Amino acid sequence: MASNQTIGRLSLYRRLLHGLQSDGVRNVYSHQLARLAGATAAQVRRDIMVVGYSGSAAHGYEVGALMESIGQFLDTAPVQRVALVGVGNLGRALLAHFVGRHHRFSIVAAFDVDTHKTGRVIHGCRCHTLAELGEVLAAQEIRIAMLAVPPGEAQETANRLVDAGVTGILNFAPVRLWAPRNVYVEDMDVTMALERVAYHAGNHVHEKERVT
Amino acid sequence: MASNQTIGRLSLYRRLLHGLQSDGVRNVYSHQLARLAGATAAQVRRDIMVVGYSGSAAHGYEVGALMESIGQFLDTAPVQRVALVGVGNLGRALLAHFVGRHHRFSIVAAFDVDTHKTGRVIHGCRCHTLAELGEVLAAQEIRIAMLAVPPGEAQETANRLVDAGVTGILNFAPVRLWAPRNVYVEDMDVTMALERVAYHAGNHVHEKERVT
DNA sequence: CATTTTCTGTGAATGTTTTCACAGCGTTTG
DNA sequence: CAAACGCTGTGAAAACATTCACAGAAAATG
Repeated sequence: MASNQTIGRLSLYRRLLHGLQSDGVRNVYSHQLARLAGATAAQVRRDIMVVGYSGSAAHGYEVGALMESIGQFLDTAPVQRVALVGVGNLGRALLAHFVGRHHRFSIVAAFDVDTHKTGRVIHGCRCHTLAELGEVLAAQEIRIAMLAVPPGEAQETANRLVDAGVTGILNFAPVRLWAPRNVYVEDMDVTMALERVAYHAGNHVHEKERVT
Repeated sequence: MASNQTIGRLSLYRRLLHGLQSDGVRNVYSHQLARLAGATAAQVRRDIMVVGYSGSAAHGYEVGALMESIGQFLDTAPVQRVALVGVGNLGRALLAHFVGRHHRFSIVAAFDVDTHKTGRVIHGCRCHTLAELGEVLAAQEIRIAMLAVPPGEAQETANRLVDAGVTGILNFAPVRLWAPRNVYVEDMDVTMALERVAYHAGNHVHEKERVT
């Protein structure tokens, strides 16, 4: 019923709403949200339809209530515990990025093969050996992992994550992973993104970029 | 003519083909490429259609020639010079990631506001002040930038990049950027990606994940 | 209190992307 | 050499996503 892109936008709306709330805004119209999200008003309304929330024609959407509804629809816990595998350059950047800054996601365990790293606490997060993976993930009931290992080890590591009960993987390795049906894999491939940027940056015409 | 996602997949194919070539593979069928790319054979054939290359029914696609054709279609220079703005945790990770590893993209200039960083060479890349942005970008004919600054400064920095002649931005800040029509912006938003993963990782049914 | 305005929610239209399904053709096989 | 096979290229269908356009309703206006 809810498309993948709708999911993405809903979480974006939630973040924007959070910001609005901090600014003391209590109500918001679809076109305002649309402007913030880089979408159209119609799309915002459609997206909000799927979560089942209704605004009022007079005052638009109530910020707090809408946030609540979206949260309920996405039905993820208020705080998600996430594991990080691979504490290289990227892994450390991710750790630093998520420490403190994020209320929704918390990296609660890190893993690496490098024995210089294992056993230590990096950016406030304990780094374990891969052997402890199953144990730690089970103990902390972690179901989401970020995978930031070298390409060659990505598939093998993903398998171990799946065995350890992970059902969602955010994969940073520039490799396509195989995983069973019930495990969701999303790729964040910087190179692929750069390729797209490079393509569009070359003198092609863009009909439908950001609104003027 | 070519959709955004086709562009993405084409660059993925090219990368995969590069790997195959290194392994001494000379010919490849659409279903093999599909398996590697996590797509369907029909999709691979459609994508290849748009670049104008034709394989043979008997031996599939010629690896080298197909790579060549895709490259010609994407019509980007063999090596792309890229600027990095924001040398924080993420920025340094990106620098480290692209140093040496990538043949296609090369970060040739970095920029930051922190005077502890400016003037120094980090991961083999000179770090300039933002004031030098226009000058350096013009001198090196850089048209692509990665934006890894804090959310609050993202829009302002993007504006300066646009003024400096950049036509493609890969934005890592969790903020929607406004840019003129002729500038392409692609967002890499880790939080949004994580939200999607979290949603799907929760007990929802996936009809169409990776093939078994 | 009638009119105008401005918003939501949504059916229908439109646009885009993926998949199906098969003709056509070299290659292999009997 | 004829039949069978397995592949590509592609028109057509299906699936999916976005936008249009308008009814209905609450507030503002005169």
